[in-house]
Amino acid sequence: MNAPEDTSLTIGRVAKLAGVGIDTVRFYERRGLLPEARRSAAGYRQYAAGTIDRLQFIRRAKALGFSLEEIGTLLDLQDNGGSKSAVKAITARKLAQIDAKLADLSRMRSVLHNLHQDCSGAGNVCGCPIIDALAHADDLPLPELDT
Amino acid sequence: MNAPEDTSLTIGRVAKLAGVGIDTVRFYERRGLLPEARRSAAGYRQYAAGTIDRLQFIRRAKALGFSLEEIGTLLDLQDNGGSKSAVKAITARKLAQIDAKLADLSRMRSVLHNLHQDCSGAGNVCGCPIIDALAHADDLPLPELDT
DNA sequence: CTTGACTCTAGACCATAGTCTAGGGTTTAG
DNA sequence: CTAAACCCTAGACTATGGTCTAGAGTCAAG
Repeated sequence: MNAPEDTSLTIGRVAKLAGVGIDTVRFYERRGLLPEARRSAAGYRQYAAGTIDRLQFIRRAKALGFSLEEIGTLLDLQDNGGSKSAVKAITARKLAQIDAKLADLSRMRSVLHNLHQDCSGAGNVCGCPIIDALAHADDLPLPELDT
Repeated sequence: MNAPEDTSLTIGRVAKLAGVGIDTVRFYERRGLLPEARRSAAGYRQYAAGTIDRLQFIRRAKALGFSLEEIGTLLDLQDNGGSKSAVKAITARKLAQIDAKLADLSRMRSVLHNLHQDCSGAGNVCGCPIIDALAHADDLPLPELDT
């Protein structure tokens, strides 16, 4: 569906076709996300067209918030016929992380939004509600110390 | 309101009272968030009680998403009588950044949520909608290449 | 045959916000 | 007086995801 399945691509070509940098391809190989490539007589890496798909898998997974380590796990599950439940569990965990981040950002947003509205923006910093909130925080609780 | 204003605190005390690590205090000093401390004869840093407030200012600002560099700017504005409009501009910029992150995370969340619901979680990875979406993405667009 | 474009390696470097180490000196309680 | 607890410095190290460098070898076009 893509290219003759035995085409041999150089690293520059595969990187360009997948939309990543050459260094990124080598970096992913070191991280185990790509198998070690076949080599030409001169030691040049040779890639099959499928490598482009694999690189795009990684790009899409990154766009969903997965770390490279998590992506490695997902690729393993794909390569070695893991279970759907394992994939689903990773997804559920990521969803929970994202929900936690959303909650945190929403809290920040709401505080900042209020402060921003309260500040006239006129005159010097004395009495600025934003600075005051940071400085005295009768109103801004100190963040928890993570223990 | 806090302690006798000429009390001299050691770094360990000021760190503990502010709820940060000793190394963090020295690190903030290097970064210019704290002025260089007075020193005792033996070279020990000596802090006034106000340093606790300054460290807590930093903690609160961090909790609102400001970077140390931004916090440095805010502290400068506070120290040197900057304008409210400068403070307000920094806040507006941060608000915009947070909104952008929220939008990005919401997009991820919605895609992941749909994929998670579509996946039965039963059987092996063949046909797993999550893996399929990452692998073939008729449905998941590749992220933009940032140019 | 030469030039330019491409590739190879190991290892350094970027940002962020600390955290930890080694190898010393100081202070304080008993 | 001694030992514990504290403090000092410079510099290395953590995690994340690359990105860049130097110095060398290879490939394709003219």
